[in-house]
Amino acid sequence: MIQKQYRTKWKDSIIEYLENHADQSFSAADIYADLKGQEASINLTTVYRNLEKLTDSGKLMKYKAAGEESYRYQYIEPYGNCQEHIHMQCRVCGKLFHLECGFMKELTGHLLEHHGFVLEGQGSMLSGLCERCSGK
Amino acid sequence: MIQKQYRTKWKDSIIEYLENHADQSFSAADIYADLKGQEASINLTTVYRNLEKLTDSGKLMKYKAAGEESYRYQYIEPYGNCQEHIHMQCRVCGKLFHLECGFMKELTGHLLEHHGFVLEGQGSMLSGLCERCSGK
DNA sequence: TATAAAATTGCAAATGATTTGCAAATGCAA
DNA sequence: TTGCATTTGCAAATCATTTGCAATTTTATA
Repeated sequence: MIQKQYRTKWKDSIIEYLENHADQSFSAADIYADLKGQEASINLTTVYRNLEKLTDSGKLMKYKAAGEESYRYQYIEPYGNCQEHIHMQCRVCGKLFHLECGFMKELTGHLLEHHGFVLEGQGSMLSGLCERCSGK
Repeated sequence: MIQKQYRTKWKDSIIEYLENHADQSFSAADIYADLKGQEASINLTTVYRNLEKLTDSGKLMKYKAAGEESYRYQYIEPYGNCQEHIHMQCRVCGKLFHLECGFMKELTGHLLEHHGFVLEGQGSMLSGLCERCSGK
């Protein structure tokens, strides 16, 4: 069942962080590092618990990048349903991209017809270099 | 530097396991469970250390599946360079498939031209249902 | 405004997979 | 057979994440 939400100082801080990093990906440790500087310091457990709720409510995408041992999160406000497209992640900057274009149909079609594979957006992640990072 | 390799009982057992499961994926715990039944029982640490060496030597692919917290391994003997193609993994049985076909070129081409994204095989993993598991 | 129920927090301890240190055992070339 | 390098076993360490529980805070409502 969906739980009532109380508004708290830390929840506000975290949401503010998300909005300021809407186009980046981050880990629980990143948020913690950013928010613990404040007078009263945030607790890592609190960060995890809030990220979990935000993920459950669909505001965040939580994923594990290739080769990393900790989870990364990214704000998905502008995107509809992350189950219906796959994602690409930059190996260098960690940024997440949503493959929301007509090519998705070609991709799912090819995989199904030639490989009998039913592609699912959830958990599908391509790795590589984004335009910015490959340009350097 | 490359290290000399000594042949041992457990190394042989593990390689035998790989060959008997060449078309499946498995975790360190799977191997451990299978081999600890023997008279003298294998040690989990030994499993990990051998899998690491096999991965380094290119005989195994090591990857973390979407939503799982432990690594999976799969024998890659029959395939050339796993850096040059992406992989698909069945969410149900964990089996790994190599997307080694002409479509790879279309995929990399599309991502580069329309998204400025340089796809890398290493770390790219699509998730979904394989023919066998979706058929059921 | 006071109150009680429900949600949130902090802290320490638990998890679980994987890794590491170190001494003992084993493999192998000479 | 000897000596040295590699492997192994075991216990302890890691590391990110989760959990238990008591204390604190929020919010609806009396």
